[in-house]
Amino acid sequence: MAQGVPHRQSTLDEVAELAGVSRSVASRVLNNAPHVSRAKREAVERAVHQLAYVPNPTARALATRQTGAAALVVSGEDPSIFADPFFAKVIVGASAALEEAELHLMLCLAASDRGRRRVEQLLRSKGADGVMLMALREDDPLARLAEEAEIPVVFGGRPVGLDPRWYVDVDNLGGARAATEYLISLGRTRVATICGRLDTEVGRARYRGYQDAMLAAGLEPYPPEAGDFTEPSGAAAMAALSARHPELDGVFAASDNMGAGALRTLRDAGRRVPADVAVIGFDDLAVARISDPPLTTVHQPIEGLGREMARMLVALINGQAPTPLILPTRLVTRASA
Amino acid sequence: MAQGVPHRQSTLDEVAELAGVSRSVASRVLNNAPHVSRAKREAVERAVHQLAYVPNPTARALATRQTGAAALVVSGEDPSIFADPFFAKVIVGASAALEEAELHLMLCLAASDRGRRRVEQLLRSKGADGVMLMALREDDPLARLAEEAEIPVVFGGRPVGLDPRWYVDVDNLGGARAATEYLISLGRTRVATICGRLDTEVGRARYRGYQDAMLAAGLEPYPPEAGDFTEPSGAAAMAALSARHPELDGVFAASDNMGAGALRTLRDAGRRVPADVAVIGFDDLAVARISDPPLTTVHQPIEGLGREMARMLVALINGQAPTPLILPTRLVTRASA
DNA sequence: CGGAAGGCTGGAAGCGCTTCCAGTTTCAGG
DNA sequence: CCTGAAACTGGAAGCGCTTCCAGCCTTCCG
Repeated sequence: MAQGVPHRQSTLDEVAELAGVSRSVASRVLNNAPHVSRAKREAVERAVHQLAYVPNPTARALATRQTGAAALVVSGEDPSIFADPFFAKVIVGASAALEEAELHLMLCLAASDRGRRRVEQLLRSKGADGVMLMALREDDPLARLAEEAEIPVVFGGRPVGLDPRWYVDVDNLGGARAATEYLISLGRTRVATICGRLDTEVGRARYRGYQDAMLAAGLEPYPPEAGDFTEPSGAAAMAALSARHPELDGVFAASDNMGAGALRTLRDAGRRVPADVAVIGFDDLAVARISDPPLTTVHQPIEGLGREMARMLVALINGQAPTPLILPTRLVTRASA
Repeated sequence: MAQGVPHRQSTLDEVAELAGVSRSVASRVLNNAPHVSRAKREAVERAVHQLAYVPNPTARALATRQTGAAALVVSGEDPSIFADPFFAKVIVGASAALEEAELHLMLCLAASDRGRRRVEQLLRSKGADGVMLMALREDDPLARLAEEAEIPVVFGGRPVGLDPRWYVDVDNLGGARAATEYLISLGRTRVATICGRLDTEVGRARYRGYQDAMLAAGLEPYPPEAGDFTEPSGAAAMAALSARHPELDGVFAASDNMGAGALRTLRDAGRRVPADVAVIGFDDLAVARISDPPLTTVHQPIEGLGREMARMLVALINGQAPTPLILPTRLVTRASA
C-alpha cells in the first residue's frame, strides 16, 4: 500500500468531465442503463479506462439504499463451534451463490455478547441487504430480532421451537431413519444411538429418525445417549453405552465426529467393527473417510445447503417469494457397517 | 421480516428535531464527541431511545470515508481448499480481534476469475478499510494488486517470491526442524519427509527445516516426496516412500492430514507405528488427536495467526506502523513418535 | 415540409451522516 | 460589572453516486 502520493481516487464527476458529458450520462453508462448514445457511451468508457476509475461502493450504496452485501451469522455460545468444517463448506456454497449475484459475504460469529450486539445493529440498521442465520440455540434472542428485522432473513436449519418463514434444511429425520433401517436390514437388532444435543433441532430430528426406524421394525429404541457432536463426546457416550448395554450390535451416531469417537472407544475395548458392532455416522465429513475402519455415514449436501440459503436470500432481496427447502440426504456405505 | 408497514427508518434529522437540537449536536452525541452540554446530550439520548434510532452505516461510511469493514481473502484455484479447518480457525481469531475494533469481517474466496475480479474491485475501490490476504499462490496476480492498493494489506504467511511489508507468519522452519530433531533424538537415523507443495512458502519452509535438522545431525536428507497437504496425498507419498526406501524408521509429514495418510498406509502395510516407523505431523489439528495412534505433531497457533493478522491490520488502519510477526510453533508429543 | 413521438441530455434534488466554522453563550477572574 | 477564554451551537458544505424530470434534438411518417 501507500507508495508515493495518496493519489486521490477519481470520481464520476471527473470521468464525466473528461468524457465531455454530464454526470448523469456517465452514471448511466456505468450501470449500462438505456438512453445513452453510442458515441457518448464510448467516450465515457474511454474516460473510465483512462482514469482507472472505480465507482465508490459506499456512495452507490447510499444512493441506491442497497449495501451490496449479505451476512452469514453463526450463533452459538462458543466461537469454536465454528471450527467445525461444516461451516466452512456452507460458506463455500454460499459464497459461490452470492458471487453470482454480485453480493459480498459478511461473516458474523455471534458468540460473545458484543458479537450478538453487532448482529443486532446489523439487522436493525440494515447494514446488509439480507442475512442468513445458522446454529441458533434454543430461545436464541437472535431469532426474535430476525423476525422483527425489516430485511430478508433466511434460516439455515430450523431453530428449535420456531417455524421461520424462510429456511433451508437438510432431511435429518429421513437420513437418521435410513441409517437405522440399514443397520436393521443388516440383521442388527440391538441398535442404540449416540445422539447429538437434544436442545438443537438437528439433534432432535436425528434422534426421532432413529426412533421411527426402530419402532417401525418392531424394535425397542434405546434411551438416547447424548453427546455434543464432537469426537470426545462420542467416545465417552460409546463407553457409557457399552457399560450399560454390553449386548449392543449396532450404533447410529448423530455425527461423524461422534462416530469416530465411538470407533476409538470400541477399538480400545477390543471390540471389532463391524463384526461385533456396526457403526454409522452422519455428515460425511473427511473424518468418515479416514477413520479406521472408514465410517458408513449419511451424506448431507453441506455446500448445497449454503448455496441454497444464499439463493433463497437473493430471491428475497429481489422481491421474489421462494419457498422453504429441505435437501435430501443419502446413505454412503463404507466398512463400518 | 416485513411484517406490517415498511416503517421508514428514522434519521438523525428526526432525532435532532425531537430532541430540539441541531443535527450537528445530535451527531456529536452519537459519536460522543465533546462540546455538548449535559442537558442536550440527555435530550438526544432520550430521542434516540424513543425513536429506536440506529444510525445508517452507509451514510456514515460515506461521510467518514471509512467502511467499517475489513476483508479476509483466501486465494487458491480451488474453493475447496477453504474447507480445510485451518481457515476456520484463522477466522475465529481474526473475527475476535476485528470485533474489538468494531470492524465487520468480509470474506472473499478468490477462487474463480469472477471472485478474483471482485477482490480487485474491493482493493481498488477501497470497499474495505483493510485487507488480509492468505494462501496466495506463486505468482498470484493478487499480490501485485495488493502492493498497488492504497489500503492497508496484511499477508498471512509469506507468499513465495515476495517480501511483503506487513505479514504474520508461523515459524514453519523452526517447527519442522524441531520435529526432525526430535525424531533423530529418538535414535532414528533414516528419516524421510513427506513435504507439502513446494510451490508454496509453507511447503518450502517446512522442507528446509527438515533438511537443516538432518544436515546438522550429520545425516543425509532424503529427497522430498511431495504431497499437497491432504490425507490421500500423504497416503500415496508414504506408499511411494516405503517402496523406494524400505529401510525408513522415521517420517516427518508436513501436515497432519498427510501424517494421517501416512499412518493409514503404514497400518495397511502392517508396519507398526512408532515401533517400526515413527511419524510426526504438522498443524495439530483435530485429526492428529483422533488418528490411530495419535499423531505427534508441531502445534501452530492458528487462531493466533488470525488474531495477529487482524490486530496488525487494525494498527495499520489507525495509522500505526506495526512490524511483521512470526509466531512460534512447538512440538506436541503423542504416541506416533 | 410540418409535426409528433421518442430517444438523449444535463440540471438538480436527494441518500443520511460528519465536520468545519463562525457566531453565541457561559463564566471565572479582575 | 467588564473582558476574554472556553464551551456550545447550528448552518452549511460536503462525501460520491443515482435518478427524476423538463427540455432538447432527432427521426420518420403523412
